[in-house]
Amino acid sequence: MSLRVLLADDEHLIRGALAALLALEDDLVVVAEAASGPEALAMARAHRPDVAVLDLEMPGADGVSVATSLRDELPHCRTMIVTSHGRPGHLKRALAVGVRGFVPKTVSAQRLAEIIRTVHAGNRYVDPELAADAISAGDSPLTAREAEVLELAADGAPVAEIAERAALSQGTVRNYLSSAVTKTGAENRHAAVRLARERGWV
Amino acid sequence: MSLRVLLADDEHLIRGALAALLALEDDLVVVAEAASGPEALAMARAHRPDVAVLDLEMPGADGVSVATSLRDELPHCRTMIVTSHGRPGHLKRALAVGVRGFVPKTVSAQRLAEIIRTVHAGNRYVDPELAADAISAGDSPLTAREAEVLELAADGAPVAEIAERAALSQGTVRNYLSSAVTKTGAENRHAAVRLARERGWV
DNA sequence: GCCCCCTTCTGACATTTGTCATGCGAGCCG
DNA sequence: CGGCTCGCATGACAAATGTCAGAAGGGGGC
Repeated sequence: MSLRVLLADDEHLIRGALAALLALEDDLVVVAEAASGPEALAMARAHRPDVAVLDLEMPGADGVSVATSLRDELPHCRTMIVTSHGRPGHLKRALAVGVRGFVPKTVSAQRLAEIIRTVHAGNRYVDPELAADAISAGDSPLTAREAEVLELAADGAPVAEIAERAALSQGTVRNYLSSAVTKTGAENRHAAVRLARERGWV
Repeated sequence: MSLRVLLADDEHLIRGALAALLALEDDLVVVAEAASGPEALAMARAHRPDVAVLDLEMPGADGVSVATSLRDELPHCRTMIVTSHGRPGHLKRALAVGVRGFVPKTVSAQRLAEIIRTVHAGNRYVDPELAADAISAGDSPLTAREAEVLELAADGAPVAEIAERAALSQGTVRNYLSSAVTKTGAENRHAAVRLARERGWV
């Protein structure tokens, strides 16, 4: 009985190529492919794969959201995330929703096949380098509100706009931003946004 | 005589998969693979491919820099760029240095093979959607200095630091930033940086 | 040669930020 | 229950930023 795999990645080139390579493995069969988050969900419902290999960046819904839905809808289906630019925060979020594998796209197809088997067996696999990053980045020192406000500041909006969107007073927004800037050790909130992004705190 | 291809992409998964798929085409042979910009150059010198397929995002040197060097060193070698997230500016820069193909990773391997042949024949191919984006983004309204200063402002540095790094007075920096903000129609310089990035003006 | 644009500067001003002190209510832990 | 932290707010002040006017020099184009 072979191991049924769902592949979700918006880059057709990669998805197709991956499907071809995984097909070379005797014990793996790609039963469905998807190019977006919602499509991945629909495919999973229809084909009930054993393992879902999800790209982190997809239109519609990202890999972690899809994994969350899958955990609830198809509990027997293991999920794993493949990504180009893995940030520590993504890894944490992924593990928190029950994702069992997290690997960068720099691995080889053989490695990926092995990891799919590992995950299917019920074990977890996290890329060592990404794990090290996540550990060295540490836990977020930001409170929930600080992170929220910082996120709203991400596109360079002025305080007035942030305050409105967060339904807070401007003074409060400035206080949160100030403490976020202090905690990150940044020069101002824009640099703070950058740092928090890099460390996966937002 | 078959068409000799160099593949450069830092994502092993994609590169390997791609090599496998292109190998299925009778007239194509992948003579070299590279995982970084410098490695791509070295491989090109050693193997003298007919077409170099370069990823835009690579460690060391990006696809466009590699293409520039290749144009000078191996004029007979055609270059093309493959990318996940193509911004209009990248496309312009690429065409300016003689790149003959520019495609997103959402195309299929068959399409890619066709495009490789097109490029080898001396024709150009640019993904229609990316081309449309580039046209609608228009030409940059920013002067050279404005763009330079805006770039230095990208990581959220305060004016004092930008002034120092650009060897300009703070007042001058503020003037340039002000005019850049006006021209982009942004609310402040941080949003201006974002807009300029999106449109490929930096 | 003249005009226009770019670069660079100065100075002045209004506005936006960052920072700090302080206050109050809610929830939690011992 | 008392103390603690957290969320949310004000108000005030200093610093950074955005905007404007003006001025001098250097091309480039016509």
